[in-house]
Amino acid sequence: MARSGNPAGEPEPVRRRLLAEATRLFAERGFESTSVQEIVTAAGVTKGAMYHYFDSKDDLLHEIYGRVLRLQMERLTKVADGPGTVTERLHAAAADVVLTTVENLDDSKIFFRSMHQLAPDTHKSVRAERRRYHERFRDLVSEGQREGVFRADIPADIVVDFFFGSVHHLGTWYHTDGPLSGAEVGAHFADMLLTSLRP
Amino acid sequence: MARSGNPAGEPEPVRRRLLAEATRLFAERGFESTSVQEIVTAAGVTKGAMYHYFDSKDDLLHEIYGRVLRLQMERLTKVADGPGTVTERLHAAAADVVLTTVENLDDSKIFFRSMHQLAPDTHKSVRAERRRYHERFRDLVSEGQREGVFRADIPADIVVDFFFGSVHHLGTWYHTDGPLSGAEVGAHFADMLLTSLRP
Amino acid sequence: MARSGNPAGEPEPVRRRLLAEATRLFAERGFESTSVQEIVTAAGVTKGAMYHYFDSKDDLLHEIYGRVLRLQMERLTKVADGPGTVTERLHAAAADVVLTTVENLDDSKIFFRSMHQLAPDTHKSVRAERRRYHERFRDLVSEGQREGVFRADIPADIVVDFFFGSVHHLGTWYHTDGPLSGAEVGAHFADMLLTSLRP
Amino acid sequence: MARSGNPAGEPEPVRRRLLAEATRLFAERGFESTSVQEIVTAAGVTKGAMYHYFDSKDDLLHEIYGRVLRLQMERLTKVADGPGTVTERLHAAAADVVLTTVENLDDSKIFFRSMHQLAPDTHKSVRAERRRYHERFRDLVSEGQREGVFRADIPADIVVDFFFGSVHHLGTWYHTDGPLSGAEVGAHFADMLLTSLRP
DNA sequence: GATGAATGAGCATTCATTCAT
DNA sequence: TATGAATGAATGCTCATTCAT
Repeated sequence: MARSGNPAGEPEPVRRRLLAEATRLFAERGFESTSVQEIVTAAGVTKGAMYHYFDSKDDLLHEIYGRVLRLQMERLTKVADGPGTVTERLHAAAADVVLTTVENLDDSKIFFRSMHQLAPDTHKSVRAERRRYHERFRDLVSEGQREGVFRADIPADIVVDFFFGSVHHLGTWYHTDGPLSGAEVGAHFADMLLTSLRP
Repeated sequence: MARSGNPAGEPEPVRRRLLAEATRLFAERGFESTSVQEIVTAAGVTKGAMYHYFDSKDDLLHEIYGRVLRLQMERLTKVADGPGTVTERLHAAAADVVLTTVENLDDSKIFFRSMHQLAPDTHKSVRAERRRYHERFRDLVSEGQREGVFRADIPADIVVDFFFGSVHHLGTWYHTDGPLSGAEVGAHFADMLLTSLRP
Repeated sequence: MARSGNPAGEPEPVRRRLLAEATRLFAERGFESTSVQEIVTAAGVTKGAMYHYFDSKDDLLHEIYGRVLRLQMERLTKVADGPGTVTERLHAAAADVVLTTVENLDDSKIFFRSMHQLAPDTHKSVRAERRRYHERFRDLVSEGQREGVFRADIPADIVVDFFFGSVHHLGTWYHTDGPLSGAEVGAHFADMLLTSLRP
Repeated sequence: MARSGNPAGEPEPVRRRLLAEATRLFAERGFESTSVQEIVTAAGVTKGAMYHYFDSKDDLLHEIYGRVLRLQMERLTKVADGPGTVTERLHAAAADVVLTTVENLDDSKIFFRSMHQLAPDTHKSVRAERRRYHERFRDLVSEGQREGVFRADIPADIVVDFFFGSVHHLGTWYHTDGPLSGAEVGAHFADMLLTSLRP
């Protein structure tokens, strides 16, 4: 199931293609409404091949989550641990998560529509990882509150839930061909967040 | 389709029970993962009875949406058309939608997990009704921007999407037995919204 | 079930309308594919009303058959027992059955598509009545063969089955708005029958 | 859809068995009154297996039709394009279609009872193929009429509908254990047809 | 006479998964 | 590695009929 040690560097096109098509289809019609047959047909492979690379349909979803969770945490860590004032870092982190979300809008759609379909254990582990991500973000808010640059009369947790609700819902309204680019929406969202935190 | 002819006032217990159990189950495990059999068993009626009152499983979902959409629009209209400055009215509307959302958290969960499962036409009509609701809310923001009491450098549409993302995601984290009451969360959310709009 | 003694002469519109709509629908989509609900909706009455006038859906079909069987037997008897040579009478009977068939094309369609759906006993009684009809027709053929005006080297039964196959299949190809009137087709069919019997 | 890869020569027993049992059951009780469960039970396979080989119950019926249509067209072409006068060829074709019809009486029964149950598109394609068959037969009649060996005062189309009505109705009265063999009935039918066409 | 809510058995179809090859 | 035939349980839905009112 894990990426097989492919010493030659071959890009495992089958596995990759399966994940890509599954992502597209899950985002388009939802996890439950996408059949394994549709996924393998779209990827141009057979069912047997899919069950060779993945344990189950659930496993496919889990892998998609793993990919996006790793990516987001990596980018947040880079910004949060980087240079700059807490205001600058929170602004950058907020703008960046909006940008990466609209750049991977399918992943985002899947996340909030289908997470509850995972087997309980898998579900729990995904939620735990997401919580760690939110905590890192919350720590930035708390840091600013302690320093007195952000208002402290709103719990940092609420601020995080407030902001990530907005981010997670991008999938329901944002369109690439709409009037605003991802960066522009990111700027507006980060502005609103920072403004709402002004003491 | 609604029927009364029930002079004693005990109105259509079968239909009502079906809607209640369907709401609970859809919120608990999602629309696609809930079978009609589970719904009718939970409601203590037969499948035939369900199909007497509803055209399909889809119709059940549609009715649930209709109920919540009507309720929200009604409450928003009352506040938005009521007395007070635009700041007061927007604050009240924002706090109120949070409160009614947590008071009907199952409806909210269903909305964002399952709406895309509706038949295209039904989906379209539900989205249209939701859009009208958002437009009424946006008009409040625009009104404040025109009056100069809200900053005008952020499109009102973005403000609405920003705020309602937060509201719609309450279902993923809010718990009745958590540290904050619905009214408290509503106050915080409304505060953040209004603060972020300060010129 | 029997036509209720309606002393006032009222035309029992409900019963009549049910039979008319059932005939139309059975011809259009077949007996099995027509639901009782569709029939009663088309007739503008309720299910309860239908079950007041008819014992079952089967009964409806049986009544339709009864009506057409009575009509055909009546017309054949009149011609066969009437004046004229056997050649004239057979020609007239053959032309007439074609004409009445195209004038009641729905009945004919139903007959051959749906008869086998009747309950065994009902089926048997309908077949028996149809056999009596065929026998009366066959007697005309036999009469001509005995008289020497028709060739006798073909069994009269085969002649009857040959001819009525053609008649019964009118429903699959004849259209009121086609190039030939029912009387013209009747003339051609009767001509072919009589010609094929020339000694 | 057909698959072989069966070097031993025992070709696709599952698919074949399903078609055979479906043919028998559709003839016996009609298409609508035969359940998929009855078919697969009779064929000794599971429902899943049936849906592996056929797209739907409709598809099963369509395949049955395809088989008989191909067979009939093939035999007609052989006779019609063969040697002999047009009288000889029409007689041979007429006698032959009667013979193959009684040899595949189940197919014939199904054809006229159940064709209208097909999905509109499938229905249309089956009718089109049957029309081509009738046209080839009609061409023989027209040929004789042009040559002056058949009477020309009856439209060839009517002659074809007249004759095929008789053929198609064999299923409603012919029994293998009756007094006449298929070949004898074929001879009588062909005689009647040719006689009725004598100028 | 007439209603329409309710029944309950039955229907065609789907689908994730397994396994002999 | 990879195939695809086969499974078997589940799904949403239909429908002729009944019956209290």
